Amino acid sequence: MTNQIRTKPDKVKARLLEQNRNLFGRLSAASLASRVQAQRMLKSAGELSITEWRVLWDLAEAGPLTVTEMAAIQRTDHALISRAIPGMVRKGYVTTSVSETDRRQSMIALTDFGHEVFQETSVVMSARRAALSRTFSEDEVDTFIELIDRFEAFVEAPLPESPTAKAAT
Amino acid sequence: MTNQIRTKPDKVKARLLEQNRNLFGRLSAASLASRVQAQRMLKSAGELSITEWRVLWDLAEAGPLTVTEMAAIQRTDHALISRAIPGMVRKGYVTTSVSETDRRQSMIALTDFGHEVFQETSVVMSARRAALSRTFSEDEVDTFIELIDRFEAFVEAPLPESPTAKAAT
DNA sequence: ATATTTTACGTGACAAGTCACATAATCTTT
DNA sequence: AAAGATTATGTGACTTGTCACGTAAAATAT
Repeated sequence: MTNQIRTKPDKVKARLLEQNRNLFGRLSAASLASRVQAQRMLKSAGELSITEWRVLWDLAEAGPLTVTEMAAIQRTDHALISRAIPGMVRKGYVTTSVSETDRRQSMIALTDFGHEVFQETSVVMSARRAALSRTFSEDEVDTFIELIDRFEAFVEAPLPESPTAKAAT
Repeated sequence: MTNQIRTKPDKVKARLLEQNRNLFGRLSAASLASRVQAQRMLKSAGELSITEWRVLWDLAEAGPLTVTEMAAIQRTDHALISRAIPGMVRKGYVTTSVSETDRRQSMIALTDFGHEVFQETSVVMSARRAALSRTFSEDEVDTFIELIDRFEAFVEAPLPESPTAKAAT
């Protein structure tokens, strides 16, 4: 009994240490923390949600875009952007129009006001990126991105086939 | 006009390439893709949600734990675990009891059935981890984890203070 | 010993993200 | 050109995750 009580916290610590090297968990925690930081900065700078900010940024950098184009750039689901647009139109950040070349597409364009809001928010958000680039050297970013590339390829693969499963084929 | 039409796709491509090196976005996309993969594997193996699986895993590895301990191990919010428990009790995976040493704490323990479910699901999930460790060498994992450590420290810092802001102090 | 502060847990309200499906438009085949 | 397949968008239903707050218990300070 006494022994059990003494060993238990050790198991917790051991488990904690072990999970520190779990890439799935670490990556998830890091990116969620990053999301929280972005949300806080956006809140301090104004009223934008994360998706709204990403839309403004893309439009400011690349001109009018369709929903699908933004989804591709942001590596996210089109539904997320699709849902953000009506609110952004209502707030006067963007306008939508049916594309002339393809009437399925909806062209989203920045208004002058939307551009102003982008500029203001951009102050905080580019400071963030600048601070990050003081944290990681170019080479380190290269390494990081390459590891992320491979990780992403891994998790997007249909199923990580096991050696045994392969043998059974 | 013709010019505008020709340059536009280039801007999209340029923006895409540029965003490929955005650590915030890449990390987020990678970890969300990882979550989707885990969800699919859990679905194919049974009925567990991600949180339920993590709870079973922790309990199987480290014995009875409190909500807070599991939250720490998983680097997640206690609310997530707190909400998962009642369902797991109902399904017979775990039992809860008020801790004898601290009556605020609720000790969560695996039932025999919970252990069975863990074992079954574990087949798929450890195959996943095994496949990942064939993708990254030990050294690469070390590098990856170290970069994640630093990234996490960055996003968890109060606010990335800019050099100008520092000067103004 | 009592008052204050901290900690553990649960919960409502919300944000972010995914999936599957519906609809309309475009593209391909034949 | 008509039929069939593909693509762009919108939307309902759902999961994951965060935050803020309330309550009760424990720890600390006076």
